[in-house]
Amino acid sequence: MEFVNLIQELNQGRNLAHQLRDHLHPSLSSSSSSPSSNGILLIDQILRSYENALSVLAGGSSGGDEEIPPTIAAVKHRDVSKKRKVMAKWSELVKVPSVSTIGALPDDGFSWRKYGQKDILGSKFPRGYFRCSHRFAQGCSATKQVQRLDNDPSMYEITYRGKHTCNKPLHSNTPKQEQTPQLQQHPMLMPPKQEQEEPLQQQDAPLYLTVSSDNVDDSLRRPFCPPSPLFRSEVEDDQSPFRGSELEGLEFWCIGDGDLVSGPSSFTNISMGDLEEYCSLESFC
DNA sequence: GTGATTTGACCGCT
DNA sequence: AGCGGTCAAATCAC
Repeated sequence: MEFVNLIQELNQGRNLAHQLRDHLHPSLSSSSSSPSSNGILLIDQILRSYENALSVLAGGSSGGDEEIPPTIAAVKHRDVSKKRKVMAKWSELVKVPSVSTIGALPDDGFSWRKYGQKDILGSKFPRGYFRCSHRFAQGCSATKQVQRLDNDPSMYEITYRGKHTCNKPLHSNTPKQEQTPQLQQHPMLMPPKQEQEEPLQQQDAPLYLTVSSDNVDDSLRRPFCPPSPLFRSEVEDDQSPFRGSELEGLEFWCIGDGDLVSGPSSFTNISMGDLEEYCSLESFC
């Protein structure tokens, strides 16, 4: 049963989070709140979310329902609902490498046309809606949504839906103006007024992506997934403590119920070996 | 002139 | 009823 598997996955995730915390700070108790233990606090939040999720799935209305993140309940509801199948969907996180490129996003190889923009409740930045430029010419139904992140304006969540059926993907040597002009200086991608003066991340960090999927087969996956599978969650929730939280420089991202998530290709405080030891693809996916 | 973007309105889902 | 997603007319850029 899927339900049993879900509980097993959550239990495994909880156990792995425990292991990760012990690995980072073996002597640190969960009640400690030293300024340097931010990562531990985040792990504690992760653990709390696992506990909440498990309590929900166990059918427990016993105490603490009000603490359950709403979207976890939503996910549960989604699982049992007779909701129609949605289009294949998966997400990426794109980090803008430097200040000079704020407002521009890397070419993803396809030509997109913007067809809408919406202010999203709870988000400082509007969400842009794009569809394949060849939608009408070739009936390509691929769309994507671009959402700038509240907690890290240098990053964007790009959600892709549908598979490209067009045969005209653009190549990287195509002039950018022809590729995604809407992303060059799109107002949505610029800092909001109140943040114009804020220093943005200066490092020319390698662009890194987080990929997750929903009803997506391997043929839909992007070809440039970084080789560092890290983490995954069933939760799709802006309020989730997982989302965008940092663990000693590592960003955890949980979008959709995908089974492939990638993280930064390099870390300063945690080696990939350490992470993969605890967060192997097989463990989380 | 053509194609892309903007933006208010509309629609469907929860 | 509120929200997210899409439509389409107006506007803009080349």
